[in-house]
Amino acid sequence: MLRDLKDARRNTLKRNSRLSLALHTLSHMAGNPEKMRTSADIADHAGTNPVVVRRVLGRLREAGLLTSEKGHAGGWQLARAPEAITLADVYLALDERLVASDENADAPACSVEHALHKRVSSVLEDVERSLVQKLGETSISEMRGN
Amino acid sequence: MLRDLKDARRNTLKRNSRLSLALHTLSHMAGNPEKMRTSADIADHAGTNPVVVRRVLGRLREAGLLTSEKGHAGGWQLARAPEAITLADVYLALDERLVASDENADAPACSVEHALHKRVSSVLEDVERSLVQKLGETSISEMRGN
DNA sequence: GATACACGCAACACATAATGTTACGTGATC
DNA sequence: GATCACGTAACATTATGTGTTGCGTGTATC
Repeated sequence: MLRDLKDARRNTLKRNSRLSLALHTLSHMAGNPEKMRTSADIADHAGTNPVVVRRVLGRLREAGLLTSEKGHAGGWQLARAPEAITLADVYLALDERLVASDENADAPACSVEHALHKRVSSVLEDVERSLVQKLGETSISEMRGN
Repeated sequence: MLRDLKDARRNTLKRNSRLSLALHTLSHMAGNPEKMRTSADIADHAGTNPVVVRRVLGRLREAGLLTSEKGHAGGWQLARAPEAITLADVYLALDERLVASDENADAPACSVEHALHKRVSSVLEDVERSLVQKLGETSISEMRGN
């Protein structure tokens, strides 16, 4: 029965999966920052795979949000106080770029098209900045019910 | 040569392709709202396929941003003044939901996990609303250089 | 009314990117 | 040294979007 439930939860691809996983995990960790958590535990809670967890959390570690320890009694911990980790930190660590494109697209040959392209990109960049600013207003500690 | 250039431009998958195509097309149309444009013309400018154009613009028509006419001398036109079409209109018409998930994800069994999930979703919904508001501040007429 | 034009839509192939999974190496602790 | 947990590579699987073709429908032109 528990097996069936787990089967129902896994193998489901979600949009914004990385961001969702990162946010849920960090929020959960914020409730007990001292506790060391293994990728297996986290994967169980998130209904996914330990390797996937390590992939995502690895990016957060590169951004300085998490620390990881190998070996016995190893696992993951917050690198700093949960109040000091904002959603923007998480978003930027994952390098998602939800709104603006990555700007490596081909530049149109026509000059008027080129100007329009630059204008659109500029506006979307502005929106992206606005998004990051909004994300920066909330810390992961505020995601807990406490 | 022109053949090669076109070959280089097509078959390139971009992120946010629909939004990008819609924005560029509408901005371009805003420069000359009276002109009727065919999906073939638009596809040429965008370096894509007429069917793809019709797919994307079809959504914009459903949202009341565009009108399409069949038959000879048919094509696409803005349904209203370009000043009255905001980026939020376009974004919502495409139903992208860049930040918040589609909320059809499975609800966790554990109650504390469930509460956290709801909290995270709530915050992301708030961010999404903020994004739409920001997009609503710019009209497609402002994307033109004029 | 026949023809050409343009959208509407379905069906399929193809490409891309993410996740799921397995396996093996490395470091740390007991 | 045995165990545990991360680090990483490699591959399979899945999801999503795009490219493409074909055919139907409606409309203007001749």
